[in-house]
Amino acid sequence: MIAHHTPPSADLGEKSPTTRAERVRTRSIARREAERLQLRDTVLEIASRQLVANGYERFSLREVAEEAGYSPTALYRYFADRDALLEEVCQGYFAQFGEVLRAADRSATMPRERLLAQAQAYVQYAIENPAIYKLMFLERPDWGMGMTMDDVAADSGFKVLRDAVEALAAAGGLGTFEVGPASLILWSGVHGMAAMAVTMNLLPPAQLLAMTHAMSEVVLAGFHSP
Amino acid sequence: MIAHHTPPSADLGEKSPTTRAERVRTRSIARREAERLQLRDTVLEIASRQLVANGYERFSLREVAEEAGYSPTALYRYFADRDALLEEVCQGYFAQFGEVLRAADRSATMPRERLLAQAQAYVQYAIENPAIYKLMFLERPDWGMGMTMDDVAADSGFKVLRDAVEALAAAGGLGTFEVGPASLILWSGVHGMAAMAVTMNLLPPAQLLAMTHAMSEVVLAGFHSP
DNA sequence: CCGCTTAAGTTTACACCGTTAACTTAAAGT
DNA sequence: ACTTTAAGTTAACGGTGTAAACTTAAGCGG
Repeated sequence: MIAHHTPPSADLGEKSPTTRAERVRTRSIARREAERLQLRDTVLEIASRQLVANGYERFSLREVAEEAGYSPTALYRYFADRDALLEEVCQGYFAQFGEVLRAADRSATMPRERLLAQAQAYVQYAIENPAIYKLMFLERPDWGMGMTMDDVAADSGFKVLRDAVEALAAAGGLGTFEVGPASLILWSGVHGMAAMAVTMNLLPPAQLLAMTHAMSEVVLAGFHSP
Repeated sequence: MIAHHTPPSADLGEKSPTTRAERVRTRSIARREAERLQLRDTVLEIASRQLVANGYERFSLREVAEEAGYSPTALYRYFADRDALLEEVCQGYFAQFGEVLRAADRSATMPRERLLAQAQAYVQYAIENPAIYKLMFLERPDWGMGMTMDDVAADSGFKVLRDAVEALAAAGGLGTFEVGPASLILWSGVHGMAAMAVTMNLLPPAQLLAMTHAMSEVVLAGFHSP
């Protein structure tokens, strides 16, 4: 579902100054490492599914272990604790979410339309992945996005948004507003809509998206005015 | 801390066609009922404090019982389960929150200023009562506010907001917008800011309130435009 | 005053949860 | 062949919410 990192498997190519036993040994540890990583990934996948199905609160390590066919404590060889496992799942989704936003951004050229597309994609992602959005932005916002810095400045999660807002500013669409505050205002509106979408079902998805569009336009319109 | 309802204690006033034994009997049941309600209220108070201190997730029925001096299961005579207890606590805070918003609304006369004051008070309440706001609007939004209806129409929680927006509309401050969508857009922005305040600490309270003000003005400004 | 009923509260028990420590088992290294 | 090390299991601890059985006390009618 999500491509969890499968990083540098030790390069097994050279052969010249080694004996056969040595080659078999290096391959052996490489194979075991691969198995280890593969198991890690299947556990992450199971955890991912159960997280989507049950949500953060009811997510159970024991249940994951059961589905994976291990005793509960076996997972502790691969993850420090329940939250470490979930955090890793979460990071995968954060990457996916970022990609969705970036794709939406690329779907338009005018700064204004880029922002509208981003807002739409943002809320749509929240609607389609409520458990994930809740976990990422409401329950454990300390994971994934570098949210601990006191300014929204060099934030990776907001970079797409900021870039588009900067483009808008360059085109004179911000009035007297700075890029930072303008970005935060936009995000606040979208986040409010997304939070509403994932925690209560006030409106059906279609209307939710329509409201998101209307809100984005209102905010953008409100930027240039004394 | 919060006035939990202490409703109709059986009226104990009439005396004429009763014997002494009967009078003592009715008073006795009244007294026991009062004791019962009083105990209920102290439990609610303890639960309220622990909720504020620990948040929804770590709120423990057993811990409440311990502080109240009862065995865990004793509370089941007064509340159906953990969530019923918390829901009642929550309702008290919902009333308080509504009163705060109403007070803010009364602090100004112009519709525009009424809305700005409400937004400010809203986010400030969230900042000052993070655990409460989280519970009411993020974790258990199904309690307290009649959020299950598909339209924001006759909603008690939003009534203050809607009234002010209607006043603004009457003063011609909404452009072509309807009252419903405009209210939801405003609330979405404020809710987004509040959610950000209670789940992550991106900005210090003062800046958070400043951003709230700026956002409210942007949205209000954005309302009248083609 | 004496049984009977009923409410309040406690004890016990069950099924979960996350996590630690001790143990087993099998494979790798030397 | 012996030793070390990794993987995994079992047992256990303290915690949670909750249901059922039991105890205790008070109210009530005779």
